[in-house]
Amino acid sequence: MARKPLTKPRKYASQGRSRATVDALIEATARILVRDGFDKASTNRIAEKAGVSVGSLYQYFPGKEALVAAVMKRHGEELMQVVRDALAEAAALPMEQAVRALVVAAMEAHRIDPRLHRVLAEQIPRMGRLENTEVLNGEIHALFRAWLDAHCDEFRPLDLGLAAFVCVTSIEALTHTAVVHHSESLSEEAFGALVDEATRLVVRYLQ
Amino acid sequence: MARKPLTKPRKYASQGRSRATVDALIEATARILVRDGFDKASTNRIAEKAGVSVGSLYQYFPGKEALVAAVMKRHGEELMQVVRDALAEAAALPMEQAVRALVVAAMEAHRIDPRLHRVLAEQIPRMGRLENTEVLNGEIHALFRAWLDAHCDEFRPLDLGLAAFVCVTSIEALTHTAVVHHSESLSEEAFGALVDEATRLVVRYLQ
Amino acid sequence: MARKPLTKPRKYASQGRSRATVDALIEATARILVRDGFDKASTNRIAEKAGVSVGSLYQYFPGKEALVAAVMKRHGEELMQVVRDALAEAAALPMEQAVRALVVAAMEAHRIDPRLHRVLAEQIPRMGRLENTEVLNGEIHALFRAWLDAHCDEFRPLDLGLAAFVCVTSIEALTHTAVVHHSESLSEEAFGALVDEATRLVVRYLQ
Amino acid sequence: MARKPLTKPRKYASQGRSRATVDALIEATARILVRDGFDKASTNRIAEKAGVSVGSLYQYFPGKEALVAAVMKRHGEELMQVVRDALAEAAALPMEQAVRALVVAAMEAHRIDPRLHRVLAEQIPRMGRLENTEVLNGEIHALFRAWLDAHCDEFRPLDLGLAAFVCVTSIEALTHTAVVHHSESLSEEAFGALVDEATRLVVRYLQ
DNA sequence: GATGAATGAGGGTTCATTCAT
DNA sequence: GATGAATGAACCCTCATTCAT
Repeated sequence: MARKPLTKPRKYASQGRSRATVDALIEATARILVRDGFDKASTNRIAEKAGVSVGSLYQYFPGKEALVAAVMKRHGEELMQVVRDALAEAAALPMEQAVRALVVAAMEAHRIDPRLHRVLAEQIPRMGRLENTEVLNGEIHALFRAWLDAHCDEFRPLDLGLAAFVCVTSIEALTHTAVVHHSESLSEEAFGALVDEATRLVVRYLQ
Repeated sequence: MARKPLTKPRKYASQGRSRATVDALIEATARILVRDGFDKASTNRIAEKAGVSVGSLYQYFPGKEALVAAVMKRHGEELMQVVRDALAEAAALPMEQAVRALVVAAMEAHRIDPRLHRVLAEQIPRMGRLENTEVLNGEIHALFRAWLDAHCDEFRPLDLGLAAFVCVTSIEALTHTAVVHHSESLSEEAFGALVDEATRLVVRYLQ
Repeated sequence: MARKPLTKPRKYASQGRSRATVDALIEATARILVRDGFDKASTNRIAEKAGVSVGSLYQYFPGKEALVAAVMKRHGEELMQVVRDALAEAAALPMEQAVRALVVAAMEAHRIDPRLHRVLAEQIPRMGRLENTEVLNGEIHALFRAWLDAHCDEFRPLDLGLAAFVCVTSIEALTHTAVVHHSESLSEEAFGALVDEATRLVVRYLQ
Repeated sequence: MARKPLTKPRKYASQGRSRATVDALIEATARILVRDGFDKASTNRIAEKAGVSVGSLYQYFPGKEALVAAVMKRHGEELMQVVRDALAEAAALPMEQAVRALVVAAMEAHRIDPRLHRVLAEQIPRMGRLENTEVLNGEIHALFRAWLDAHCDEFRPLDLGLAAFVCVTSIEALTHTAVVHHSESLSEEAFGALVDEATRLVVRYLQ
């Protein structure tokens, strides 16, 4: 029996007061993560910022990691919604436009909250197997792979798994790096140019 | 007045014993980082593993961060050597082979010490602007850009900076993800296939 | 003004539901005390195990100590019943058989619930003068003394108080140590032999 | 690998400064144990009373229990010295005087520091197998048994182990209860009378 | 230079108790 | 009466860093 692999909330509070407390805690965690980084996000500080006592924090979360996991989950769901929508639209578009739509979606997903995204991305590896993150990642690969499969007659012969890995990883890296590390130095046009290039990268790779 | 922007060794020890102490400390840090992760790497532990007293540690490094920075620097230099060599060779090769050589070099660079690479990669962001890392990153971009420039007549018209960003970021992401996150599940053949794909990705993008 | 000398139930609940709640709480406390020890017996845990809310717990008991005191009282009453019965019987027996009956009774009293007895015995001192315990102890001494008094013509001249102290303390210690600390390593025969020895100890002392 | 069964000092400090710190900590622990009881003896409080930082406490002891164990060890050694000396003397005395000497020794042992003895006695059971205590207890039984063995021709036929248990347990209980629980209400004469009675109890039992 | 004992702020966590609903 | 969310003082413990020797 592992001593503390707990990254799940203790209660799935759904009634008013509880729910508000939980939300305040998650929100506070996200804010502190953004403002001060993971290391400064102590349970006491989070509780204080949430306007709640430490005791309440521990009533709902078994520790700091669970809070960060909750933030990740929340953020991940927002991300996935963007990505899912984009892939749904992409189904009906001609290939190049479809790819472009995906790239744009990836960019938008990163732009939902770039600072938070960054901190979370950096902490994921340190948090001992976040199933949630892996699930999302897996879902993206699966969705993209399905899209490839549906359009495979438009491409050269592909190893779908490998191609999905190459495309998803590249798009992710390009949009992530641009948004997370160069947001301040890039103009809107530069982002536009990057979308063009990323699209070309993927399209030509698949052809 | 910044409280702790100190990430540089206190002395550029070059005489025998000092140098040995410094090396032992860096080595111990690297080993603990790999074995136990950043959080478990306390200065006392590092000093002990290095066979040195904490006091001595602080004689050569202003703090824990400086030690990690030193490890990063050392690792970064090894990385850069591989990359530099590859780019030097690439200069004389026909384009596709050149790109392949670069991809292989990136893979090799990540494989020098994947566990260490991973820990360092994860810690970089937490360590307030490591000039060193950014310099190396900058050098890679510059080198690649120079290579692009030298071969620009073989490509379509390119924005060199943007193209370098796209290529370097993609190659980095693909090799990093493969080596750091999937080393255990990928066969040699799979790595070979990935090299092929990454090469194709870049070559077709540039044409 | 003493801060927490409260070891008495808040209500002498006698109506059905209340009484059931109180009983459930005492029972839960006893069980947790036995299973997990005093330190793990938190009020929340007790309430939960009793199938009651913490709030209700505090409606009937002013605090944790009061619960333990209630358990002690309940256990003490069971003990005393055994002892009283034995002394009542002993009145009619010839001296040696009477002593033996008392020793056996002491043994049985300790065996009612040895694990609980042990935990309680260990906790008594930490609970600031439990009148109850002292009362019981006093009663035992008084009863025994009365018995001595009634049979004093069969003994050498005695300081009754002192003799009662010596006998009661010795019998208590022998049976307590045997049952509480050596139950697992002693056979039934060994217990029988111990009864013989304790009886001899007391009889010869009194003669 | 048990997580915290550590009741041993971390370092057997013997040089000046360290030794002084360790002593101060043990002394402070003993004093707090006496003044406030086990539950109030927090590591921070002990450190403070010892005029030392918590950090230092943890440099030498892995936790509160180790400190208490150290106090027990120190106290136990004092006790044993008294008991050993008495038994050594007793070897040369006629039986009744020998028993009396032992009873007196037991009394003196309890009187070394009755308040401390009491707290320790109460805490022993809660501290998960204190080898030290059991060893001492075992030594006392062994010594007494050896004495019985050496004088067995003066007694009725005995099961030596059982007889040692009966005698040691009784003497211990009588002296312990008298000293620890009734010190304030008993005069010197009363103690003298008790010694007489305890001696008689044991002597007549053995004859 | 080297040593390592000492420091103490600060982090994680629990639990007896209260009180609005 | 009953509930259980909320509280927060108090605990245990770690570790970067200093400084007398």
